[in-house]
Amino acid sequence: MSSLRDFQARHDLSMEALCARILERHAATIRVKKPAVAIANLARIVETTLMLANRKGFHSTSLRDLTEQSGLSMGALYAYFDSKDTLLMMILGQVVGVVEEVLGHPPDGLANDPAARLRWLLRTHLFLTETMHPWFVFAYMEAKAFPKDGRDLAVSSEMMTEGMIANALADGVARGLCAVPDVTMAAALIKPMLQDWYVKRAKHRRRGITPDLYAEQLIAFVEAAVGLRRA
Amino acid sequence: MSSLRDFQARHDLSMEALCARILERHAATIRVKKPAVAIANLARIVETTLMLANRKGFHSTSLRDLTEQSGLSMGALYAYFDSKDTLLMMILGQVVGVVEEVLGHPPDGLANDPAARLRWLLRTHLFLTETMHPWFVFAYMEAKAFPKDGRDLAVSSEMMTEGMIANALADGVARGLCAVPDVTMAAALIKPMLQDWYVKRAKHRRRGITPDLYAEQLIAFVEAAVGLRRA
DNA sequence: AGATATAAAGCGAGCGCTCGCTCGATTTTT
DNA sequence: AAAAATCGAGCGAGCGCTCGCTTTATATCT
Repeated sequence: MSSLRDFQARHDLSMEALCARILERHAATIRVKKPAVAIANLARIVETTLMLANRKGFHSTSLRDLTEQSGLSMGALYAYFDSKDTLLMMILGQVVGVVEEVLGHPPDGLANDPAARLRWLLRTHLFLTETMHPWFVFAYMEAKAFPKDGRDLAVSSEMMTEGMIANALADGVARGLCAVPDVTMAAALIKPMLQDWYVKRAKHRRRGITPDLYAEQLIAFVEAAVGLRRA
Repeated sequence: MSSLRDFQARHDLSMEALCARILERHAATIRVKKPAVAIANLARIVETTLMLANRKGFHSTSLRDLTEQSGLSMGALYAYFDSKDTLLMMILGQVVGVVEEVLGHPPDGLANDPAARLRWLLRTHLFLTETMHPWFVFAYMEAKAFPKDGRDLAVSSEMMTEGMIANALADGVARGLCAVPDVTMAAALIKPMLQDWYVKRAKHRRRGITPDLYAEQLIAFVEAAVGLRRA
């Protein structure tokens, strides 16, 4: 069974790789021409933003805090975004994009094995949020407070992953592998347990729970709940 | 089995009753002498604060917004709290207090019936958060961003309810009613499903899920997960 | 019962300050 | 020397909060 290390070896989710994607997406806004410079500074900006916002909230983080901690000046920051909200949307958009990319393409072998697909979904979601922890905490905590676009994006992303879980369950029911009275409801109950890993990670860490351990226990819990035999 | 209506008949959680308790707790700070006046205005202040803060965040809600929507002047507001943070702590403290009061005293008959006690805990938690929905959303969304006291209070309150769930599970295991590999972990998985009811209530409502329905489905899900036979 | 005195409650302009953001000057790279 | 990138003082708006003043409610005295 795949571990966190395997997952991280398969996907390049380094700050540089993620910021290269942000640069592509927002080329129209970013005024800096040389990609190498732009990516390096975006990395500094995003890293600092995530750190400060996760400590005291994005709204409470001022651009002066950001200049001090990142080492860039006010004017330099505004060569990368045209408003504070745009900075938020850059990060949020990247999170949503990665979720779609990583969770949207399960391995081919799982198409006819809903139980394995469910396990893969849960495990991959946990490993992804573990690897990009500050990004997901940011998206979860800030998405609601900001522009309508952002909220809609976050909601539709959540509905997508929830839908994939519901599909795996429905597939399992259709094949007689498990009995779930309402797959939509079951998926809606499973989602917050996935989110709890990154929202309350400090608590789980304090108890000595690693990502692999959490994955194993969550999968066992869910399989028992939906009446799937253990694999 | 007890319904939401039964729950609301047993506990007076009206805005007036809750604000009377806030007045008691903060008598030292509140400069208004006549309880009737103080309670009525506190109710206006708290109601408005919850509405605005849940719409756009507490930090983004200015005291000018609050004066406009509540009909009270700047000076009048400051007769009820001495800083914006104190206003936050008033609401947060009341939420924590009610949780302790309502969940901390299960009916006597349940002491020797862990399965029934677990059901009672889940159901009561859902009904409580349903009845005081804006209060709980506020506490959940804002607690992290504000003074250390507030965060500690919220964390310890969460640990308390989680502990009560874990106790019921441990009791069930000891009596051979169910098999749970790690009761702390199981309780940690159950808690976010409880919270999801109020954090994502709009989504559940859109799907036609009532509090009673959610309670029933959640209880079934949890009982299957921990291997408890249905009652 | 009406007039007066005192206390309680409410008012809102204005204070000092920080915010997001701009832009002409300056430095660095090509 | 031209182009690209960075700098940071300064702008107006909006923030939490104060305080001298007015209005309303209650107690006291003819």
